[in-house]
Amino acid sequence: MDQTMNNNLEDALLEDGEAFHPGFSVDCVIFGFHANQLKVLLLKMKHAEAWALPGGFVYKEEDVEAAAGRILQARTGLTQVFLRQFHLFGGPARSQSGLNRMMLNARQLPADERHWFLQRFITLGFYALVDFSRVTPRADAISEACQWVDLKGVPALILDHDLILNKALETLRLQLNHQPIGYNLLPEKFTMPELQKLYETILGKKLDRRNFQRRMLSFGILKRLEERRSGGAHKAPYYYRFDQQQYQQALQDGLPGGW
Amino acid sequence: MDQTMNNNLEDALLEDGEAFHPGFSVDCVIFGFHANQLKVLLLKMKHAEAWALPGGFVYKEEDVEAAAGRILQARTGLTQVFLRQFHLFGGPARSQSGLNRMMLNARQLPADERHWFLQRFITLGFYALVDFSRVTPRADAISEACQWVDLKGVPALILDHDLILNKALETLRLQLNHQPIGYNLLPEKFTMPELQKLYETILGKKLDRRNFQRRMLSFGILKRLEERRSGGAHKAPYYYRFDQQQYQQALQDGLPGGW
DNA sequence: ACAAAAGTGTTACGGCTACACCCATGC
DNA sequence: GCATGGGTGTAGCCGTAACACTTTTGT
Repeated sequence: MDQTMNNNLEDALLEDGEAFHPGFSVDCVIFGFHANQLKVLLLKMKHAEAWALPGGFVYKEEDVEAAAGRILQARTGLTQVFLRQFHLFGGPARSQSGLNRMMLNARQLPADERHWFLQRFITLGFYALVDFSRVTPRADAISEACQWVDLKGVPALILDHDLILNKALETLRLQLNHQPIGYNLLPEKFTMPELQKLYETILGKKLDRRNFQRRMLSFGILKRLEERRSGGAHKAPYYYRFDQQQYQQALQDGLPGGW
Repeated sequence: MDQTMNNNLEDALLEDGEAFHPGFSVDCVIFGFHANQLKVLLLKMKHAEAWALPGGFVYKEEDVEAAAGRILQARTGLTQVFLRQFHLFGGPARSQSGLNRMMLNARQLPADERHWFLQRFITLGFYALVDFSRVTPRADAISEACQWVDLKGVPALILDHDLILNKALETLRLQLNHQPIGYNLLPEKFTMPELQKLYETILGKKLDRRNFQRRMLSFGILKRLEERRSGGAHKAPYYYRFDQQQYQQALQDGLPGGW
């Protein structure tokens, strides 16, 4: 899969990008949760100091959502994850000419002004929620590294990727009010304090233990298991698991509140 | 402005569409409110029975939001209105070949399979909220009519425009919980019952008079004027006006509710 | 034993719901 | 004067916020 992408990009750079939908790309903000930190999967660009969101192009006749899924799978190895488009970034200033020209030069390809790769790109932002422990980050052809970065310490990003990232986070925070989220970011089994930490980290504020628990349970999407988690110090918290049936229902109906 | 669009489309059909960002379009769901009905502005296509959402293409170097604004202005004459992108529709099946081929044929233009106008188009959906009374619908070059249609009686639409319309409505309903809306859909001065009717129509359900009023006023974005509206039968309701200052603030902060 | 984490419960406040009553206007 | 629409007020319910106590576990 990764190879496919590599070849296609190399080929495309030469072949005038005929395989792709023109002037259009997809960028993914992939969120993970680990060690009480909300993290994003970033790529370190070759031939540049800047980092970037995982992204790619859309094949002609390929569904846009499918393209995002393909890119996500290429970077994480995961399939079937929570993935939603949230905004299209189409400012005319977001031509990638500077960076992309460098990439062409690095490959000693002709950097004709009218090369498709130097044209203005419109990009659709997706955000994904994944189980950190199941991800094996893999760099793509134009990157020298792919790794998780704590949201608190995001380095300089190319183009408007910082804007995309911020918008994704904002969208995620709003979504918390409408839809249950934790399922996608946590392992199958997790404790209530873990779930709470996740929410606190996303929202950037502390929540009351008991109120949080009561509210969460009131949604009726959690199933408590047998105690366990004996390893930790202090009292052993229960494990919970999302009730798949109820969870899907809640995703559809939304959470209570509002009209 | 309208003429510009006409000419550009005609030119573009001949000139291989070099002026536009390729494979990309914008469609606008323009909502208005009149006679207790929520309405959408639709175009009746020439050479076809189907109706369509107002849409168009994006010039190279033109901001996507600006393009939507330009299209909106061309159809309604309005500028400075509430306009938000809400979803990108990019299924591969949404090639416009059937319809667009017809349009080319009608103009006796060459319908080469690889004509840019016959390629797959990705389209970004916008929804707009406008003051019905200030709109003068104007058809574009490819339409024989442009008019308001009650949401309850929307005719058959081309392509996936019904899907776009539904998604816009769904988005609007969700937005009601986060942001004050009425400002854009009503005249400067309006009565509380009118505002309520608007909400009821959007949501599709009845609301309690007093609770609605109390809640609305609690947002602190309304200013009551002198009584008036003597014309109608029965007791004269007060006029209200949105406090521009507070309204903008509420748009930023969002409405109470949630975490 | 003690500290820290986690389970469970209780109270008070505020917003929302569901009502009732009065006033104004046109027929 | 009666029907209809519109302004204003109030009691109950429920969810949330704020807070205390007990239980477990490792040191």
